[in-house]
Amino acid sequence: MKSSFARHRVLPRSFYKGDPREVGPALLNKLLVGRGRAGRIVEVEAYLGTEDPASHAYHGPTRRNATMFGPPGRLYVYFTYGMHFCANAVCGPEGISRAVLLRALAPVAGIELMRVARGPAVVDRHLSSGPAKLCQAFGIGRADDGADLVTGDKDLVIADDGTPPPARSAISGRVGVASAAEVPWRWWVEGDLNVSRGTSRVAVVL
DNA sequence: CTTTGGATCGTCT
DNA sequence: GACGATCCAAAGG
Repeated sequence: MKSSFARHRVLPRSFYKGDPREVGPALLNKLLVGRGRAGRIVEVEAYLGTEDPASHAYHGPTRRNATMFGPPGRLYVYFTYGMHFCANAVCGPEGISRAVLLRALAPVAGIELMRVARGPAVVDRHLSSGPAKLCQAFGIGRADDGADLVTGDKDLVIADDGTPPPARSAISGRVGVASAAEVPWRWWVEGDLNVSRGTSRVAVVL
């Protein structure tokens, strides 16, 4: 297991320092690796913190969103709808609370572990085809808020295996947000079967 | 203190 | 396509 990821390069902190509208699409086709599992990032959304009505950080720092105001390259994990966790890669600069929501992964390794975490009735293409599903598949929860994706202190990193982002990413408005839903800050790998709902509608292709 | 509604998912129709 | 589950952070009084 470990040897098969030997040539993977963990993304450096500098990767996360920019605007999430650039970091987000750049994360497509990168790998979330850890806990004996790996998944290719195939869908993301950008959130612009205090400047974004749809962001949890829009009204300023709170206990819940504190991680987003911290340094880039960490994982902001939040609890929602009474039962789900979702995970974001925090972007820079520090204090502006910008982040990229990880919305879907294509399972690459550790699929048996994901099946155990997600349940026996779940087909492979839905093991991590949503922001809460991928957290469940990786066992990501409350304790992982603030995990460092560069040092891997919680056994979670994002790595590059040499696969570039798609030349043509599909784009749409963000899913499930009540405000600023029209801004086109959602990107996914066109045609990937693990992408979450809503790919048939909007979808501009660059 | 109380109220409100959520960056979702699975099930049912 | 619609809806219920189920908790809690944040806003308002």
